[in-house]
Parts: sequence; C-alpha cells; structure tokens
Amino acid sequence: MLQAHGVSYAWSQNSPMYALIDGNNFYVSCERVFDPKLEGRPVVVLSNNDGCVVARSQEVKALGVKMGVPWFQLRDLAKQHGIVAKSSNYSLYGDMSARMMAVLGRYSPEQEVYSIDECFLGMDGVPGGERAECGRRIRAQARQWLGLPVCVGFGATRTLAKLANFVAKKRPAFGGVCDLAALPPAELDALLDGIDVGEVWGVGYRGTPRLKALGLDNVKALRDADPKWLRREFSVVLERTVAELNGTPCIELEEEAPNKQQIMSSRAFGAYVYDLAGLEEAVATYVGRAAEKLRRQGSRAGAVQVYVRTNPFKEDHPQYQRGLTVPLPEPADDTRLLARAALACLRRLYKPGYAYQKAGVMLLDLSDAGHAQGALFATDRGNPALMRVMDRINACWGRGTLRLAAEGVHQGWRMRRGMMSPCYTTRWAELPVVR
DNA sequence: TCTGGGGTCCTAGGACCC
DNA sequence: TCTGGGGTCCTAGGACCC
Repeated sequence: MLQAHGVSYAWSQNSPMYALIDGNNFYVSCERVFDPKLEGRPVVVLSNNDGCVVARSQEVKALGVKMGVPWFQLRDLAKQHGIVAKSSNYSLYGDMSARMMAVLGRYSPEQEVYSIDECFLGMDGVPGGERAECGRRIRAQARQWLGLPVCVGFGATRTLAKLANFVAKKRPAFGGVCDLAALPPAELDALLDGIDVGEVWGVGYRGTPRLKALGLDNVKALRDADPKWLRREFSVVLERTVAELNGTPCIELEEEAPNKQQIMSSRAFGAYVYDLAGLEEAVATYVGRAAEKLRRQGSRAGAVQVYVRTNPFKEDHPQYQRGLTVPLPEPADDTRLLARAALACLRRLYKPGYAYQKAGVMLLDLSDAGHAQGALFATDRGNPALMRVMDRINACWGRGTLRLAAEGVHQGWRMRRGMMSPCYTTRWAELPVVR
C-alpha cells in the first residue's frame, strides 16, 4: 500500500495472500533421501547427545510416540517395531534446507525463510484460480529436484497460511495443498469447526486449556470470539492472532532476517564434568562458536553471560545452577576478549563437588560493529585482522581448525552422536557412492 | 547409563525521578 | 480513618515458536 497526501493507492489488484510451505518430517525426509532403505520404516531423529526425539516419521507417529520423548524410554518399543534412530546431522539438514529454499524461492519475489524446514512466500500476484495448481507444481518440483515431500497452504494472513498448511498435511483429501481463501464460507466454517484450537499458530500448550475452559475449543470459535475481551482475558498477542484468523494481516513478511539481539551457545555434555578445567574448555569452546556468529552478523557484544548447571532430572543428586553476567569495558567481537570475560565469570560461578551436565554462553547488549561507542580510557580492542583470518580458515577447513588453546584438545565432555549418517552433501570424503 | 538448542516478544514489578 | 501522582527504565519471568 502506498501512502501519498493521505490517500491510499493499492498497487496490486489482488488482496494480500501468503503461502506457507514446509517439509514433512523434515529431518527424517533428509535422511531418507540418501538412504532409501529407510523409506516405509519407522524412523526417528534424536537431539544432541542422542537425548530425545526431535523428528518422527509417519510410521513412528502412528505408534503414538510423542515429540521430545527421551530415547532411552523408547528402547523397548524401538526393538519391538524396528524403529531406526539417527543422531541429528545439522550439516546435512542445513544444506538440504538451503537447497529447498532456493527451489521454493523461484515461485515468488518475496520469501521469508521462517525456520530450517519452512518458508512463507508472498502470493499477492497469483490469481485465485491458479493457486492450487501452483501449489501442486511446488510439491512436484520439491519431490523431483530434492527428493523431499512438502505441503503447501495458502491464506490471506500468515496465521491462515499456517493453518492451511496444517490442513494440507493432516487431511489426505486435500492432496498436500490447501487454499483456505478458495473455500466457500460454509465449507470453511465447517472445516475450522473441526480443528482443535491448539493447532493455531501462537496458541501454545498453556493457552489451549484456558481457551477450552472458556468454551473456545475449536478454531472457528476462536476466530469468532470478541477480540477486546480476548485481549483482557489473555494478551495483545492473542488479539492479533484472532485478527489474523479473520483475514487482517498483523504480521508482515520479513524477507531480510534482522540481526540477532542475543547470541547463545550452550550444550549438554556427553559425560558429566566435575572439575573447573573441563568447564573452562567447554565455556571457551562455546564462546568461540558464539563469537563466530557475532562476527558473521557484524555485531559486537557489550556483555557476556555464562551459566552452568547440574542435571535437573537427577533429583536425588545435589543440584546447582547459576548464571552470571559481566559487562565488557567496551563492545567487543574478538574471541580472546570475550573468552577472558567468560572464563572470569565461570571461575566466580564454579563450585566444586557437583556433577555438571551443561554450560552455556550468551552474548548480550549487541551493537553494530561499525557504530561502536568507545570506552573513555584505553582498553584492549582485540585484533580484527586475526579474527578475519581465523574465520576464513575455519570456513574453509572446518570449524575448530584454528581455535583458542583454552578449548582443550581431549574434550572429554564433547557430545555423543553415536548414530550419525555421513555428511553426504557437505564433505567430499562422505559423498554417497552409487554402485 | 540415558531427558536439546536457540531465539523473540510481552508483562509485571521494582527502582528511581520530579 | 485517611500517607500523591505520574512517568521512565530495567530486569526477570512467562509464553511462544521451531
């Protein structure tokens, strides 16, 4: 919409329209592309340290396995049904994601990559009569070019496009493509009446029971509820969601991912760490990761936070958890300066006698590297040239090729990934071989 | 034996100011 | 009896997302 002299000019004859495309069981589908034996079998992908289930194939969902279940609790069921487990391979999924986004991006000049497995496309220019066919072409092309199954949903707002995608995925009659904007009102009402309110984007597991207690148990009921009342009872966030369900866009497409406001790197250990030396190695390593992300987006950090904790699931073990934030004398992006601050933090936090299970580093108070406010008195400003060289070497030869000595060599706390597939698309040595 | 990682936004409440 | 009123800024925590 163009605003001039208080008059609005519509530059497009078409009302706003969005598509949401996402990969079905994305991580599992990526594994299947390179290992067709997994096709038709129950497959799960596990979180770091092979901890819990983060992706499930259709066959696993049918067995009633929920998202986030610890893998060790599934051992019996897995044996019984021959469930195949894979450690998560983010190099593979990240690369497949980039390829998928490139293919999907061909269908619109406006694309917002929303997560590793889904993106929104601006669809204003596509006439209503052609949308469903467009969705079918997208599906066919993702399948043929990438080997990935995707579903496509169309709606007048992002919330409606998400909902349409849900319908495309769950209702076989739609054949993987759903255009909510094309449904006659009576059919739309009937459809929304049959969808649980908890499926709406932005209604979480806390909100769902509260809404149901008030009689709003399906999407139609929520759409037709009084927005002002909802705002009072719940929040402005839910009020916006309801406006979106009614076709009023409240959330714009964000094509350029804005810079992060905080950067975190944290990980549970592969084995408990008891001594300060082990924690120091881990924290130095996490700082290295976070600082790399920081420099990639051209920011500097004004403060560093470090936290450590024991295993909260071991209730009979002594528990300890603490975090500490320290401001830096002036914003920095040099790994060595950040590590110095983080390690000083850690030494204040550390208490002997505990089995530490996780540590994390957060970079806060980020500012643009080009507009840094200098400190009044001279401080160590680090060495930008050295950081550039380090980042380039690591980009070329792999993460950690050049790193701080403080990160250690042995790294006994490194995470476990016992069932990882090869990095088929990102490492020459691991290319798939065709016989 | 064994339970992920990385973000954003909003709100309430406290500290502090005049 | 009765102890102001209004504003800003910061932080912690909750809720949500994938």
